[in-house]
Amino acid sequence: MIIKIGELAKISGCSVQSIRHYEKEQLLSAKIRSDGNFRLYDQADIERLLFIKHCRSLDLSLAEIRQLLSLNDSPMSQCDDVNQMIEQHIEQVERRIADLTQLNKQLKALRLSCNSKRTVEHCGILKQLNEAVSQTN
Amino acid sequence: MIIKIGELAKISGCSVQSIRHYEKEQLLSAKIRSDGNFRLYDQADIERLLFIKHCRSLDLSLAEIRQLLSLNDSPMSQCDDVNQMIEQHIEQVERRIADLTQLNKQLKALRLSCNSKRTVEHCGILKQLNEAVSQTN
DNA sequence: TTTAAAGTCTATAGTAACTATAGAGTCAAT
DNA sequence: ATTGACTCTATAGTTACTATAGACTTTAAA
Repeated sequence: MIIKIGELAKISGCSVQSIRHYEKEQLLSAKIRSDGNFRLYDQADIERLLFIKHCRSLDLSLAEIRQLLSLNDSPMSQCDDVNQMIEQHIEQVERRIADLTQLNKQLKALRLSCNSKRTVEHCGILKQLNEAVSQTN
Repeated sequence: MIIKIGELAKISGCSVQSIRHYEKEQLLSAKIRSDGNFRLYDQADIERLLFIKHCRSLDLSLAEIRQLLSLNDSPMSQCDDVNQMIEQHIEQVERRIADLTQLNKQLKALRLSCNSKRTVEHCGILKQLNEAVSQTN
């Protein structure tokens, strides 16, 4: 079964442009073109794209995915590299969660400081933001 | 006290380039320039920049900060707008936290699927990623 | 068979919030 | 007068796309 880019987009749930983008980033290439220069894809391409999509849903960067794909393509390499990448990625995600949790606390405290019906002149939120400034200064 | 951009950068902890960037984005402007066209800042500018920095540390976008600054500059406006923005921002942050938490779970499950000393051929991580693909397909 | 619509092509610009660089000018001290 | 540190503007790069323009191809209907 050979399909064009629009069909691949439908099957995979990726946009046409992002498929082209992945090609530019060397993650996926249409090995053949039609007479009119249209990209043509086969089953293996579909699977490769779905792999990419799955990795993206895990927030792996295109660079990381490129690395995984190339490891995947050379079965004799050690998988320590894969492990390490995933480890690092987990750490990164956990750091981000911690940051955002902290942030969330601050935002909620801030929200409590203003009850809506005032003019900005007396807005607790802006007051707090300004006071934090004076402190820092 | 009148200072140049390098001094402002030091005081505020922002980089020189990002101060210029904030100017381009209309958050902060040097109202006067030296004879040689150097930006000159005063105390009010320092405070405004610290306000910006504090908002950035809460992950508010430059557009949001611009809005806050303009509200701050017109004290008679209602502060409902401020409240709403903060509310929305909180929701956004919480959504992001939920997403990342979910993601973290998946990554950890993935990590468990490979114990290091194999070749990629048998790497559980890659296997899982590939299987997920076949399922989706 | 012509034609119109839908799909595809490449190349380029825009998104967010900066960072980094180049090349030129300014300032302060020696 | 000159050196070094600082500043200026303008531009490109970062990430993973999205959106657009202008041209070409394919498919289906008239």
